[in-house]
Amino acid sequence: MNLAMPDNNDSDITRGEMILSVATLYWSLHERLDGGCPELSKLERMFLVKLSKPLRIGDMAKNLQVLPSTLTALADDLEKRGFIERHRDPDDRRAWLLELTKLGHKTRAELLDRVETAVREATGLPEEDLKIFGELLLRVRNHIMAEGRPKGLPF
Amino acid sequence: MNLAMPDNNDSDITRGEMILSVATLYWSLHERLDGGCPELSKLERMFLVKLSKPLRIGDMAKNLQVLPSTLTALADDLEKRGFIERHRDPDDRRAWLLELTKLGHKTRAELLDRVETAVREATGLPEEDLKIFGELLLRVRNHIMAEGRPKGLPF
DNA sequence: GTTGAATGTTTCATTTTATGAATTATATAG
DNA sequence: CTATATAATTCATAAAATGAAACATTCAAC
Repeated sequence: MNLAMPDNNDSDITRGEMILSVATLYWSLHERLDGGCPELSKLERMFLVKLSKPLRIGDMAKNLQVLPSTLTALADDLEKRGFIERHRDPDDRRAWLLELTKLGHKTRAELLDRVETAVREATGLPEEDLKIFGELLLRVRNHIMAEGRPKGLPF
Repeated sequence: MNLAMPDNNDSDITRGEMILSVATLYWSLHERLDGGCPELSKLERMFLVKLSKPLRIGDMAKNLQVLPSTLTALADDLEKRGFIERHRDPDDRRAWLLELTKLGHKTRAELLDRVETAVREATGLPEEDLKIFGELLLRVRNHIMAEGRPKGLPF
């Protein structure tokens, strides 16, 4: 990958290329998932993927980088449709634990199947490169979550 | 990276990890950019990053994976604020070429500075890994754009 | 034990963002 | 020349998120 380009315009492209690629992949993945489970919104998909074990609304909000109030509405919807249940957190009566129902487990499993396929198809990377890519992404995400929020957000 | 995990729950996490990481990075980048140029929406940022040279609305829509009508409103806004101009494409009088104004060039340059910083800070990857990551992302994006839309979209 | 501050979630008004059908003008194919 | 396709726009509508205020619970300090 040769970055020593004489044309200023091209170096501009290079500089913006990564964020464009991240965005493109993000959109593309969701677009593919839209075809398989259109009844779930983007955030609902991320929610279900993340909910591998019971989680508080506040913690889920941190992971999905939205306000808790956003998740209140989302959880209401998923609860109404039978995918999740709310239980009071025994450690703190202010908090709720969101847990998958049996139907939620089933739906999540199907979603993960679709996610895996979408990732393979969207990236088009062979196994070895996909593995490296996945490792880098995981490091990135751990870095982001460990670092916390960069700016004045309410949590 | 050992994928041979005995616990089904852990393998589920691994399966969803990549899309979660992509989403987290996507959100995180925009959150950082929100701090630096709050007057630009997510899509407007991507628009400006992509507009390294004059581009048709339809082509831009393909790149940003939105409908042309979405970009009509966005271009109206940016034009009104003096960042871009519309010129009829000499090769096809149905089409418009969106071009940066002088102010637009300046704003884009500043944005690219912020983008580069955001990428470095959000990923936390050292230069060498960042380079590999960038290469992989570029391959992914080329694959996505070359493949076209996976499903029945209007273009 | 008490008080004040902090925290977790919800409510609901408001804002933001994108979709999508219909339309008009232009281009293309036969 | 005619029929079909295409590029962009309009505007009503839908979807999605924010954010301030409120309430209950928890925590910290005295």
